[in-house]
Amino acid sequence: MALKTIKLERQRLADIVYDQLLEAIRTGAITNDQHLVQEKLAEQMQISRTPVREALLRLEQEGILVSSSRGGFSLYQPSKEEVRELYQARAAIEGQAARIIAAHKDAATIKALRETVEREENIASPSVEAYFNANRNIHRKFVELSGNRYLLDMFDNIWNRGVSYNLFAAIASVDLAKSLGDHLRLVDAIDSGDPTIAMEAIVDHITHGFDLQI
Amino acid sequence: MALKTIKLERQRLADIVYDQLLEAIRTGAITNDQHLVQEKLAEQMQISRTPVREALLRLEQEGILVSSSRGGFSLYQPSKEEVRELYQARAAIEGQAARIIAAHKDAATIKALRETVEREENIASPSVEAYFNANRNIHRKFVELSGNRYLLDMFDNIWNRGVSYNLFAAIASVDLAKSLGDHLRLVDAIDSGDPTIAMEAIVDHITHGFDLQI
DNA sequence: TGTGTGTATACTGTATTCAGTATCCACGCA
DNA sequence: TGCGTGGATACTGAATACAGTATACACACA
Repeated sequence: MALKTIKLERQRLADIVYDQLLEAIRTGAITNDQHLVQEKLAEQMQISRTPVREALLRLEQEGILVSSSRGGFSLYQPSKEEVRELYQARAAIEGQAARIIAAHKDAATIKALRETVEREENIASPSVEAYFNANRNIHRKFVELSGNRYLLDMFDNIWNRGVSYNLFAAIASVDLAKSLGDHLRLVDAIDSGDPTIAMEAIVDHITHGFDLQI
Repeated sequence: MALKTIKLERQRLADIVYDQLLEAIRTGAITNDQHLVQEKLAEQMQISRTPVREALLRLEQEGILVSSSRGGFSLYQPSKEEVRELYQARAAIEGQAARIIAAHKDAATIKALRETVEREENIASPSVEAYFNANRNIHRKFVELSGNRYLLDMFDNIWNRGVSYNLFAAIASVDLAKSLGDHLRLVDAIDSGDPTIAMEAIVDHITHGFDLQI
């Protein structure tokens, strides 16, 4: 009589809507010239306005959408100055993550990091999308392995703000082989065990990414 | 015919509810043994459940409340490990803010900082509440003067998570005169113009705060 | 007396309805 | 033709109604 517990999850519609919208923004299904209206979205998804509204407000609160004065929401377009600040914020988060990992000096963590970089950089078909994801996964792994849930939260938050632009990809001018080298060098810097060296390395890397962006 | 524009503000009830709840948590009107129910709150405030619900969900998303399995929300109580991570996250944010200000080397900024410290530390009646606010204002000013809105956002977010505990106050063991010296020394470190020195100083200060907390 | 079942209670999430405001456009009038 | 006024339209925010689920509790029965 070994019945499995029914994993009900009790998932809210609002969460599903939220995920779908974020995904649509990421894939470019929602572009910055269209504006999102609660009623229309609700009709498309065949649900009521309530959960749609909740998801939209959450996206607004996170700085991904803005409510236009004449009604409806549209993608927020950060100014160049704001992009700079986002990079600075990333440097704060990822720099601290690097410090933590370096100070921790745990061989398994370093190994996991190195493997992630090698796996993600080994892209079969180097599309823009693929590169974007790989870059994100690598950087996210750094923060994840710091073991600090708040840093990870903030990382996701920052990254999402740029999701509609593939902001942090620096696609145009990137050289995959060089990128691989860069990321592996970051791992080496962390592996040195010196928190300051680790931090400086990752901060430089991010700053360099910003320069490419501009 | 100089009529003033009617500042409509178009403020949403949900925002008002959010602020009120946060304030109630801060002042201790809401304690961690009671659980908040949408309907009850709505009745107390003489409004419908909709905006109350919205505010509660937002507080949940920000990690201030948790929804209990048997219904209702209650204050989230971070574990000791989580408090440690919160301090680490603060170090990331404020450390970066210090780097930025130090690198900027702007006399007016330094002056504003020093004035804030002196004003806030000059507490007339040194109550716990007063000390808590002063400490928060000082630290927030550091981040604010970095000019990075995302760092400031994240600072507020972190701080709010501890609001129900006056988490970052380290009240019991604090010596006001010493605290003043500490904060002024931070300003000096920033004033040195060396980003690394500035950062180290503030990171140490926060780490020390955590040690007192424990 | 202990165990299981039915029912009340306490909540939530979602749908629907209502009321208001900003924007746009057409039409009347100087 | 230009300007102001009066709807119509397009939205939102808030209130209410509805349906479902988890917990608590009382009561029947072995």
